[in-house]
Amino acid sequence: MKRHQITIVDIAEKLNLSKSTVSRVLTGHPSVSEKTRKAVLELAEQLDYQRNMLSISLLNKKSNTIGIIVPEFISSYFPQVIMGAQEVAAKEGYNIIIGHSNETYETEVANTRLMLANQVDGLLVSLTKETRNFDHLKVFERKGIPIVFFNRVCEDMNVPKVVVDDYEGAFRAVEHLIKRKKKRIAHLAGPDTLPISVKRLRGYRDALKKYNIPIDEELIIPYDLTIAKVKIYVNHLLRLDNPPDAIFAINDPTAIEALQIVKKKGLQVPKDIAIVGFSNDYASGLIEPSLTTVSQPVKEIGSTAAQLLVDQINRDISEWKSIIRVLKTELIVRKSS
Amino acid sequence: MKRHQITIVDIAEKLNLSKSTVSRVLTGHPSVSEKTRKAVLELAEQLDYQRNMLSISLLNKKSNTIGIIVPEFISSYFPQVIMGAQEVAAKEGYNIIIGHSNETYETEVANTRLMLANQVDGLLVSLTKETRNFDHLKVFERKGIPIVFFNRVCEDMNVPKVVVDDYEGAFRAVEHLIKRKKKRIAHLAGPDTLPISVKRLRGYRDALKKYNIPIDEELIIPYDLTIAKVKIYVNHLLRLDNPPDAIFAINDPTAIEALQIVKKKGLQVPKDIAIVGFSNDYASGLIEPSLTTVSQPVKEIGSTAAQLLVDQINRDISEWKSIIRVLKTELIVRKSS
DNA sequence: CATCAATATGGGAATGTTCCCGTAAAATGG
DNA sequence: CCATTTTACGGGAACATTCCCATATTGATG
Repeated sequence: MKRHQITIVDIAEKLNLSKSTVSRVLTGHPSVSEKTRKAVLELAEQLDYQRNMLSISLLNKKSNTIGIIVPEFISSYFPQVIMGAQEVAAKEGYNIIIGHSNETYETEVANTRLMLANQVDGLLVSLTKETRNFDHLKVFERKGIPIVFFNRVCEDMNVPKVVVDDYEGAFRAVEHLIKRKKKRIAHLAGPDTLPISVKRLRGYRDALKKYNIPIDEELIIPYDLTIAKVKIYVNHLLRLDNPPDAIFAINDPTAIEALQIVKKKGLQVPKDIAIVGFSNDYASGLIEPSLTTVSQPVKEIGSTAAQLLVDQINRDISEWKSIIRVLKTELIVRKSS
Repeated sequence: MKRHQITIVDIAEKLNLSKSTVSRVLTGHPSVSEKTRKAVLELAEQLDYQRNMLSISLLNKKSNTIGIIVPEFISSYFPQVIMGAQEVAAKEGYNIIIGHSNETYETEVANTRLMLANQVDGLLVSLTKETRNFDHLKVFERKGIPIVFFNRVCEDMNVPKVVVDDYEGAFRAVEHLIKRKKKRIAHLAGPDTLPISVKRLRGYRDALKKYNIPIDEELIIPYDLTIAKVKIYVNHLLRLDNPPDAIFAINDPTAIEALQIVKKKGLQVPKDIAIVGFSNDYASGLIEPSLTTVSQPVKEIGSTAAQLLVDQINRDISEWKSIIRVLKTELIVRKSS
């Protein structure tokens, strides 16, 4: 069980040197003779020596690891964000460890503890839809470990955030539906714990207001994002005395699900009912009819968040900034509207 | 920059105890008085104390971290595998650090070095399509760190592997096309460096043989999985004097791309040309016409691989097994065939 | 009241590395 | 050829924790 690891001491002993000298060679320190340098490098290669980052991290009080906590892993959204973050992190010399909060508050808390115990140098977080208490994250501030939020942010905390212009994206999407002569536009909204839900809802309302279309509260359905429930809500909408002629959904999975249901009912999309989503998931261009949606620069969200985090790590705590980076969305008009 | 971390020594000093006693409380050792136990736990809570896993890992020569290296992050396949692995790992008390080899050999090698330096207790790997040399992985064996391959395995190495019955899946898919009266079935194959490509190709050949359909080498096109090239190959196939009436694609992204191209040409799917994919990606059920495909238990691949790895970690090196777990695929017949 | 056992606590080594501080030997300068 | 600088290397502390061994205190037992 307890196998021996090759250490600099092993190399030092074999060459009758001190560990200091070996360390100097391996870290590229200049004051060491060419002869010993060669000998050390050769032996290190031959023994498959690999420096032990644990001890280095311990010594430096810096792990070169950043944590990323995401609420789900089902849609392509978060994997792509992670990919963007990974790229920047790798470039800057950081490893990434991933936490999956599974949309539950307790798991999120457990994950933050793990991240702390593993001495991450910084944390990227997208919150659970349940998260209302932020003590587990404020610990990081107290300990001087920077946090950057993305997508699902905590508005109370004064830290960098990366979001997209949800309000404007929603506004444009609804405006587009109005220009397509839709008069009764429903909104399958997200839970009001999430700022993204609130902002997209505001965009929806303001677009209707601008074009003097009465807002019918009956057509606004906030839900908890569990896809299975979409069916209930869509059926409910369709059975109204005055059913909607368009649906603006909080995100693409919701829109796609709604579209499937509507099609199954034998209704024509977009003639009978138009549908617009949000995020431009991979599948939305492939579905029939293809889905009109508001695209987000997903990978860029990850990379800018990671970049902001690394910047923050390199800054003294007294100079921490709390920039909010708002990335642009783009309305992609396809056949569902 | 150098902020102070709360350690057991801090707690010990504040309570006039030794670090040994504090350590005992925190690790749940019995021989400590109720009074001091309470005092320590209270102070620890109050100071946001978190044990430093780096030092514990260093001391135990065990990091409770496993590495996972995947070749790409674009399809939903690997994120889902990771999710499955993550679940098991978390349950067994392991963190996961992710490496992204980006389908290039050099990056894969660099990633394995990082994993070694970070003292992973085990490694999950799915190889790059380029990888032909395995020295960077054999180092792990020499160092006594178990490896488990999944999906893209190295057949020369005597370690556990998790794959699906690629041969049978391909065989069934092609058989299905034959039963649909298709006579000229093309195969968009993967690179022959990958065992999955080879096995699926064998399944394809054997199915044709079984039904006495002549194998036309012109209809077999191995390619390097860069989606952009699918267009070239599909166009080429369609321009043949005797064009195919069906395409069996190595994976779903390829099939989906082929389907789009075929549709754009004005051909009817599946009447003029049927299409079958492999993997049952999220999008394949949504596309129009929906894609017939061979589904893989993706999440299960991740979880069994992780389980095998953890088993291996807990075993003495002399008792390492090299189980090959072959998971079942299932033909999902949809409208594209 | 002496002896012994049990209970609670302290001391110190060990994990692998870096870096500061010494210092011997070699090289340079007059 | 001696003094001084440079070069090359060694010794040891520090990082946070665990665990073994030692020891002081308490209580029980004869």
